[in-house]
Amino acid sequence: MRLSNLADYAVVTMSAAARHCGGGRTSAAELAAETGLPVPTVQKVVSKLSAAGLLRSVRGAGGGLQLARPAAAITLADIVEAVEGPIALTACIDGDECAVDHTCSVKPHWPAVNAALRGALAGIPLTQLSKAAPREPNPSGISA
Amino acid sequence: MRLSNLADYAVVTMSAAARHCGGGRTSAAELAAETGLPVPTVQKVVSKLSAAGLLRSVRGAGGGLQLARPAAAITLADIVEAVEGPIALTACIDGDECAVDHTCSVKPHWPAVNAALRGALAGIPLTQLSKAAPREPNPSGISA
DNA sequence: GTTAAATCAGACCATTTCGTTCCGATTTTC
DNA sequence: GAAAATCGGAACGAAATGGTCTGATTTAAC
Repeated sequence: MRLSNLADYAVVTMSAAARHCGGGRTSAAELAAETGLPVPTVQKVVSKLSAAGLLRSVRGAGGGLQLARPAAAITLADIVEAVEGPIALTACIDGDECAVDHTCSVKPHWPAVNAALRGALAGIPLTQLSKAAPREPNPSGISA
Repeated sequence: MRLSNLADYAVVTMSAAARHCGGGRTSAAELAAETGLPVPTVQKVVSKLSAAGLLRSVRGAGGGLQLARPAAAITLADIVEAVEGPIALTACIDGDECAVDHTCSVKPHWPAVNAALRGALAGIPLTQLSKAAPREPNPSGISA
């Protein structure tokens, strides 16, 4: 129920990269300096993000990386899926069967839950995360 | 982004226990036989569910356990919270600070995401999971 | 009152996954 | 042509989880 640290770091890294979108290329070392994360960790995150197509990497000296898509077109769901794989609470949905072949009555209900969860994450674009102050003027419905 | 196996087993166990609600007491061994899970695993799950107040255990010979609340009043969120702890995607919300003291711009946005996730799980009561056939007449929007 | 059985509860150990780190391949600039 | 800087992948170590076992407690029966 808690996403991995890598996914968290990926969100932070993408948020930092979004600010450099206008400036052009950025390096992993620079992102590490801005976010305060270890450089190797940022490299690993960048690798996954690049493989997923969210980040475009340019090799060579003076190279760097930049967002492959506009910040508004990248959501939390995209970042999480890039690092964590498909958004599924259980492994039985992801093609892998349960260890026991019991007639799992709850198995058919997971897709709906997964879809609801993914929808919640897909509703937060990257542009929203770049803002310093969040937009939660109506916290009444939020009990967090 | 994927809940632990214990939480999955807890959901299955609670679903099985819900069917025995009318029959009165049930034992962990019986639930294990019905679900196909190992007996010790069910015992561990039952322990956590009892500690959370979702399941009432009766010690001694002829004892057993039964739902502490009506099945309709128990949701997926309750079961997940009983096993996994508070529903929070990041540890920074749960009182623990991030490893780095960077000005995390995404931190203020997690509560809204957590609330949305919890709401999705709270909308699935235990009675719904007991049904053999799920209610997913419109799988078009689900890409799982 | 005593014995016996059945239950849950907690603690221990092995396994897997995740996180971190390091080294190599590739590419551009001077 | 050489050098420098970058990303990409692989290996190691650590932490958390999953599974298992043994023990304490309680009830029922004799």
